[in-house]
Amino acid sequence: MKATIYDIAKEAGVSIATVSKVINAKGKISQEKRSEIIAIMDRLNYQPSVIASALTGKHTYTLGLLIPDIANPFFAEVARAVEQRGHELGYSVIICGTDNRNERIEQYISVLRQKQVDGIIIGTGVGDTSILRDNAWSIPTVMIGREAYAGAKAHTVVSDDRQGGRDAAEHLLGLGHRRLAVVSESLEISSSRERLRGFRERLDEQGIELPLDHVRQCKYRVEDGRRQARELLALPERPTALFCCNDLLAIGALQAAKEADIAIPQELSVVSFDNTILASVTDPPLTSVAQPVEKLGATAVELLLHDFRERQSQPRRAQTVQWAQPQRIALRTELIVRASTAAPRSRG
Amino acid sequence: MKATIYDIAKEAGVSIATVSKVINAKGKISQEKRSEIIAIMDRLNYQPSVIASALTGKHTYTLGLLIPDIANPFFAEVARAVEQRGHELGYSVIICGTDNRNERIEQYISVLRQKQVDGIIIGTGVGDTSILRDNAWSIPTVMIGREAYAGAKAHTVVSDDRQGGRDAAEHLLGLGHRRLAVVSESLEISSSRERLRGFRERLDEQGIELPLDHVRQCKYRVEDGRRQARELLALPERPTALFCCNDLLAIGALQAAKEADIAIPQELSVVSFDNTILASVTDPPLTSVAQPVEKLGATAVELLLHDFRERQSQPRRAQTVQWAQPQRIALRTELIVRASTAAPRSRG
DNA sequence: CTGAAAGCGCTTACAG
DNA sequence: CTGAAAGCGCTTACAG
Repeated sequence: MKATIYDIAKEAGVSIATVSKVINAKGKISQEKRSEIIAIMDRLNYQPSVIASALTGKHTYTLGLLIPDIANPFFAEVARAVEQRGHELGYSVIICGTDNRNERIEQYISVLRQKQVDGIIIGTGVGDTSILRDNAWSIPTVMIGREAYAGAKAHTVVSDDRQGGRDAAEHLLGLGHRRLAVVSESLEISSSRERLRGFRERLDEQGIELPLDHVRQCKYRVEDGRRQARELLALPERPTALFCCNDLLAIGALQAAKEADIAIPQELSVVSFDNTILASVTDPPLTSVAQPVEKLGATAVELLLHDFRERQSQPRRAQTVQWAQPQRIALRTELIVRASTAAPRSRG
Repeated sequence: MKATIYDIAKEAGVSIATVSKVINAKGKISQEKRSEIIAIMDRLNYQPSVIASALTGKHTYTLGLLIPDIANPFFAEVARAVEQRGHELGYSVIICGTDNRNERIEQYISVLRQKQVDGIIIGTGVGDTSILRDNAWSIPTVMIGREAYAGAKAHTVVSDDRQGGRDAAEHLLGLGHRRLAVVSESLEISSSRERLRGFRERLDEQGIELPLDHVRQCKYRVEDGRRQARELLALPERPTALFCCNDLLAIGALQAAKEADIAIPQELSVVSFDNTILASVTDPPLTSVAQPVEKLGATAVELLLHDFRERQSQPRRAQTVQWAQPQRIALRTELIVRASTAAPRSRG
């Protein structure tokens, strides 16, 4: 059987309290005893049970990560970043693929509660905000890539989507484009809204119009992007540039252009968002607004840890849990220019 | 404070044993009491603590998944499949990105042990097999996409890589190719070895030669594939078809061909392996041998669960844990034909 | 059908 | 510097 703290204590001729203290580097233990106990733990290949220690009210050293789809390259990268930083800081992460379905989100949050995770990172859309609002569970939470809902006691880490949208517009305007269109994921998602807002804002400043029917909303898949782009490219006054709110949609646009025999970037420029591995792999490779995924994930984890510390310093059985002031952090994006954008071909 | 089993018991005027029984649907409880207790649990929003119940020797309902890189599309898909099937069956999964580094693998396995996961799924290369061999931890384990090491008490679920290799060869031969080359990940990885073996086997049967210098080994990244392909394409008797052992390498090959101004598929055919989202997104889209990822993941989870059951039926404190007979399951691959392959252009 | 009691492997005041 | 004891929230024989 696996060695327990009792085995170690007996072997060392001390109490389990003493062993516990050396495990946690707490209290004062004579150097002599300490090293002896450590030697014994090594010899017996002792690993303290996280389960037992969690039951005593300590941490589980486990985080929950809710994302719509792990196989979506963007979220896969987010997951990697979170997992990596978590591991560095001693935390494991449980992944939860929600498919953006409310019932799944509820299930997962309930499971995470039962498993007493120390914190939750939410990168998924939450339609019914009440799930989060009545945060009766009081598990530290941070939203990643999405805005927290009004009243939610959660931190937020996002990319500066608005600035990203502005940069995309700036790039296209700089190349000389004037007839622009947008393919976006649902505008109910805060990040999409912000990207569009920034984009439009910059156009406005230049007095360039973005007609309503030049802004298309759809789901996030390649197929959706293709369909919308196809329609946009069939417009009488065909746009010379497309801003797609994520790489998947941009790929759809590339495909639609190919079908219609429209050369990229000569006849159509495409700017994308996210800069996942996909952007570098298409032909031509996509100019894309890069999100600082690495930093996004790391920051989310760090905000959570910060919360834990705040709480630890509070009386154990406090009636009301004091929350750290919810923070909101927006990280700079970066425009990566590749071959899908160029000056518009002068007509005539 | 969160409700505990004591709160429920008190409220219902019964013992905690009774409550425990209704939670676990064990023993006989009068219908009346049962519904009353359930009502109270609902009202108090009671969620049993997985931690506490795990400490009593039950399951943690958590699985560990070791993969080299979550952001690699293939492994992202594996992770999704595992997570999905796990969730259906009531298990959460902790992801561990090992980067194929032995020290990380050891760390992770140690953490998973401390957290008492019910099972481990290993999709990562394990250089030093001793980590697995002295499976002192005796956690049910299944290898996914990799062969178990001799003596390891682990199940195995793989794609039928050899047949996949054969199919790739068959396709190319059928199109009329005779000068073939291979870009593969390290042949120390069992799956790469098998793919190559199947490929070569089929060529042999047709009396077609595959010269040694036409088989290149490298890492798994796009950049690596590009470099190897570049060399192959510079060979005096340039091959008319390339078999790349994964999508990333194939993308590298596409890029190398483009650089060298070699048209695909007219002047060079490329067959890939894995059929991740990447294969459908390149230009031209890649003909690729699809692994049944969904099934792969689901099967891995199911093998694990099967193990749990076997064990449960054993006396609690048995000195030696009886293992279920290690199983090995190979799943059929499927060749997906896209636009990167065609008959070789007749020369002259 | 129901409950009292021991035990899972730890941590944490509290005494000494 | 060290230890006895209570407690974390459950489950499981065992008795009734």
